Amino acid sequence: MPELPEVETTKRGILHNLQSKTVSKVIIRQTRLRWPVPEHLPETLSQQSIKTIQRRGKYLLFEFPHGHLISHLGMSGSFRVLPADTPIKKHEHIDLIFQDNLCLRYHDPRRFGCLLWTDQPIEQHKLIAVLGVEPLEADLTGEYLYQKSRAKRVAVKNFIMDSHIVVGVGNIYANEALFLANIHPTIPAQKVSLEQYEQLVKHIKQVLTTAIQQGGTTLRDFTNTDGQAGYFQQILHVYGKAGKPCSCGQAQIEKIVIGQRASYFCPACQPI
DNA sequence: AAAAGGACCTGGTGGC
DNA sequence: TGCCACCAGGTCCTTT
Repeated sequence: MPELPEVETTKRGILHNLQSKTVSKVIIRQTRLRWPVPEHLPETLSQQSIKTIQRRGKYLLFEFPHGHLISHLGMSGSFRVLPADTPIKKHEHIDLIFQDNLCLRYHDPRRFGCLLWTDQPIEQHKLIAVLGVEPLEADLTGEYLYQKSRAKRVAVKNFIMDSHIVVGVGNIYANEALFLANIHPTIPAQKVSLEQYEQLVKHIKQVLTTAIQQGGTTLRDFTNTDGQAGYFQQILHVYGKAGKPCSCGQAQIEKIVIGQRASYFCPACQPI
């Protein structure tokens, strides 16, 4: 489920509850996530405390004194902070247990997520070093996307979802931002104009910012909800709305598949 | 070098 | 009710 807003909300929730707390114990019930969970994690993390947590794209980077715990939620991962004696439910694979009877519990039915450890500088890690710009930072501009796309024939939707170009734009928000920028999702990236990329960037930033603000409203419940973020309740214009009338009143939302992902657009608002 | 497709998993839904 | 095909918010890796 997680798109960038949920990852950001998760980061804030964990930090709020666990910053500077010391790990007393780590319990691994399932090592088979996207990559095997390192077996040395209990010894490595024990008696270390969380200095801070950064978000890079959809990765959560827990900084400890001796290195970083790298986590990605994949399609179905979530973290919750719970009392350490809370009974285990299905798919709750990992516990980091802290002082004060607090437990950071990782839940992931599909197991596409990961928990990894590195003691090298985090920006040099294989998964992190290759990432593109942050969507909410100043280095994502229309000009940047325009320059990066000049030799790219892939659909613009795939282009903006490529984490080597820009991180954190998932399927929902790619669809929504393209709609708001009036850009048809299948147009080859190299055919999109500078002006269109400027509009697109404006809407990517806007839609993610709004969603994070909404996700923030669930933050106070971080310890006792099951991680359902508020961002999904926001008003979506096209995502999941195939066959429904567009707000423009001129056409119905269409669904097509691009790069094996469901894509939604309004044929009136987003001309080829 | 770029693009396309496969791979990794489980759970929910809708059709028959 | 049961069975089955299909779909899902991600992204790395291999093949073309």
